[in-house]
Amino acid sequence: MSNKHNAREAILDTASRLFFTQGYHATGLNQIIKDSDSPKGSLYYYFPHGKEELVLTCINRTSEMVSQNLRHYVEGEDSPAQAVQNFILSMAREAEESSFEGLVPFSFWVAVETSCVSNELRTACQCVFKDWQDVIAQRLMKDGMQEEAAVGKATVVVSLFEGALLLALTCRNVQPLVAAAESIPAILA
Amino acid sequence: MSNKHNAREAILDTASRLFFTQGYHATGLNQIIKDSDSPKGSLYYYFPHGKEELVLTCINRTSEMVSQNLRHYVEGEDSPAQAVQNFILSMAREAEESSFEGLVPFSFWVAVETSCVSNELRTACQCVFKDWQDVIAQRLMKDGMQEEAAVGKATVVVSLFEGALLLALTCRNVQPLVAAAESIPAILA
DNA sequence: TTTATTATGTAGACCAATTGTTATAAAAGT
DNA sequence: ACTTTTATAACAATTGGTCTACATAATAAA
Repeated sequence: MSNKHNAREAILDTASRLFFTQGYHATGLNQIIKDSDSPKGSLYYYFPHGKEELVLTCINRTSEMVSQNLRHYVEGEDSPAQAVQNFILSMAREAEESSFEGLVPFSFWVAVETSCVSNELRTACQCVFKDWQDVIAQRLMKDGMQEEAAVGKATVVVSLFEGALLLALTCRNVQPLVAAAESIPAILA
Repeated sequence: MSNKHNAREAILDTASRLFFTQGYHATGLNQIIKDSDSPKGSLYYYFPHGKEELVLTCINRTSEMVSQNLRHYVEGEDSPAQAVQNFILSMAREAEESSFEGLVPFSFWVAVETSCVSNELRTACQCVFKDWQDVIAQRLMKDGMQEEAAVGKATVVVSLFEGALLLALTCRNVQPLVAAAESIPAILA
């Protein structure tokens, strides 16, 4: 699992990175196989349905990473507001360190792009957002918030986070993320 | 100006619609010229630098529309919170009426996509967000808010709005927009 | 007023390059 | 021997872009 090339994993890693930074249509299969040093034969061996199956796998794989990471913050000792703030600020830190090229896999603007490709992809992207919201909503409810309010606030948090990422990536500046983090307490109050 | 075909305007209208719903790379020039009933010769006559010049024109054109529409709401009689709420809810209404295909030109996720294409495009997209924020920040300052706070809150509002659009488009559901509107008073307080 | 001349657009065939995809055969690993 | 994986070559389709021929309209010269 270490020194062997392991084409499948290499392809998935590279494809995820490229899809989530450049976009679905902007990323060609040729670039993926070249960047991952994997042969094209392997790509269609592991993903017989081609590009769409590949991006679907990337999305699902990413979805789990996202849930896990978010849970790490939200299910800790801190208050919900503190936890979400820390999560967003850790993204801002990561963004700066990687010169706005490593926000993968949290900038999910590619969801809208792939939603136009097929219904299967749209459903998968919906689930990602849903999982994300659930983690936050569950925590809010555990703190005594009514379900309806918790779901609403969780949606707002996810929307704000995604939007702030959108602006941060476009402007190459963490300010939107910092401002978003600062406004979290007011939102969750 | 009415019965004559006016290829330039037809191309811009169609291109804007397609770029902002499908994305930059997903929209081919052939589709644009077919949907707008304009010949390819005209496209390169009016936009000699091709696709990039075309999308740049679409973005700038849209930028002005956005500023104008937002100003209409924000510079009215209502309180800032009321104004922004009305603006977002009007988007939600428009989204439902058009079955989530007419959110153009407010869903600006295409900004991240085009930002990868060239620095010129990234700068243009930055300006769009900047204008948008300025309209809100100016209004907040007129109501007595400190500049620093006003700019921060304006950024949050724009981020939240863009993120809510992202979720709404992906889930084909206005709930994120409604939830965003509801949280505006708490954010601007 | 008629005739030339020059812009202004239109129309679409055509191009090289690249897209995603398939087929087939050679290896490698067990 | 047999499955798994790799390595290419070729595929049709489409991409953004170029090119030339053509029509129309405006202006100038006769």
